[in-house]
Amino acid sequence: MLDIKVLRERPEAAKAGAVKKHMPDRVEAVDKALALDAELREMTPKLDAMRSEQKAGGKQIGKMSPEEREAFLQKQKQLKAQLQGLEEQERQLRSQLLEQLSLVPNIPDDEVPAGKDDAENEEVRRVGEVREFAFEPRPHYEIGEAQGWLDFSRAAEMSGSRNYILFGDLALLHDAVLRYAVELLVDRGFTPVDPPVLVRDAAMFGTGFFPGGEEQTYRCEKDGLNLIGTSEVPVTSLHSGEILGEKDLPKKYVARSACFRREAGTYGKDTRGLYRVHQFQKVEQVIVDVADKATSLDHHHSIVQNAEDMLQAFGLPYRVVNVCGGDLGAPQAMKYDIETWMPSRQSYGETHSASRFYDYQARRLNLRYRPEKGKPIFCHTLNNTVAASPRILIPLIENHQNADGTVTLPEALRRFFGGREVIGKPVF
RNA sequence: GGAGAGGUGCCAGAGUGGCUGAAUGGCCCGGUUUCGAAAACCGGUUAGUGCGCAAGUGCUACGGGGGUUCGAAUCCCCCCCUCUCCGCCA
Repeated sequence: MLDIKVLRERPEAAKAGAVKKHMPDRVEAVDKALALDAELREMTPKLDAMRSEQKAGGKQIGKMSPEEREAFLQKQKQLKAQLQGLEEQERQLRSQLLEQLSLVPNIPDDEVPAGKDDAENEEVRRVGEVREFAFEPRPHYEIGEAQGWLDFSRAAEMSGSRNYILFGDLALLHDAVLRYAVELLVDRGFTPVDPPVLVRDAAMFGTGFFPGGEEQTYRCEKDGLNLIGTSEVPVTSLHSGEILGEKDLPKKYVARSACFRREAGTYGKDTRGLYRVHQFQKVEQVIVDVADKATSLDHHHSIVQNAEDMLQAFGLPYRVVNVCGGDLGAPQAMKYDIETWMPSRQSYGETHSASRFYDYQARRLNLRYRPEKGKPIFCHTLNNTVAASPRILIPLIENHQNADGTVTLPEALRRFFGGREVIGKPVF
């Protein structure tokens, strides 16, 4: 959520932000919020004065003679009736204001490129050589099924489309990657977290997924709980409502959790293989930071670097893109995606997503810290994927496949396999 | 799932209709004292928001939301959370 002061001072910037994000329906929320705000600001002093009068009157009443009191009570009752009406109005205005204000997207930074969708994301850098195969490389699902590592048909039978079952060495690889990711971040001073995967609406709202992301979310209506699509939700919400000490910041967390996404509206998109699935495991890095833009930028780059270091350790070619306005979510101010080379797609596919929010989430979460001197202020928040699996298994299998269908493990992962260098049997 | 207890400021903990934005103690900050320190003593110390150059001052908030009342931390209703006992269970 933006500070209402930002809307008052720079309404055009807020509207331009919504336009840049290709959210035309949210542009009007700016004007609506401002109108409600103006109405509230006009009525508040009047209300305050009335309440003040009523309170003062109430205090005198005990000292009055019975006759005086009778007349006075009549007056107070009138005042009260007026007040009740106005207070009801005030309540409505406040909740409407909150509703509109929470629809206003975060303002994208100037460095965010213009564009409609991911096709217009801007490449920042490319790292690693794309391998030239001496044979025709196979897609991961062909290798996986031939090896007995992957079963989509039984998964579909049990759980519907976009589900999968991992077996054997691929199940081990899945776990190895996640463990590697956690260990890497713990080494770098991040606190490991195993968070809830079921959360209340408040956490979804606070991190900016609601309103807007309801269709993407599995919901347990009976309990009013939502299955998280990323542990960003519970981990960023961890200190919601708190006032942290400045010396406790930044808080750096690395969480591993299951993630669930309905993938509504993606019928026919990425239907084969492990790319787009309803359930996956993800290791996520989250930083709760001081409210300083330079620090935010700095930490943003460092969490991108963490992910890059892992990809390099896995010997995977990738590129970093600066996500364009239209591909940015409402809460983000700027986002880098990392896309890893996937031979079966003949392209780089998104494997990581690193966002910075400034205080947009913190404001919704009421997440503050007390600076050395002065009033509490809203924190900045940041997050990035470290590893999302099984998606990351696609480049791992496909880039490191051999002609006979076996897969050579990158050095960094061999320790999880008792030193083995290759997984799978010759199947082709 | 059943029964009960409770949620007050940074922390502990009073407060059961007006004099309480909130006793008392602790933490922290400033000062007095001291060669210095500790102790002691004095003072300050919740957040949000409006007005004001400022000093200051109005309003709101005692888990959240409604209600009763001239007046609510205190009474009523709904929700959330914590704890105890019983039952069930990974």
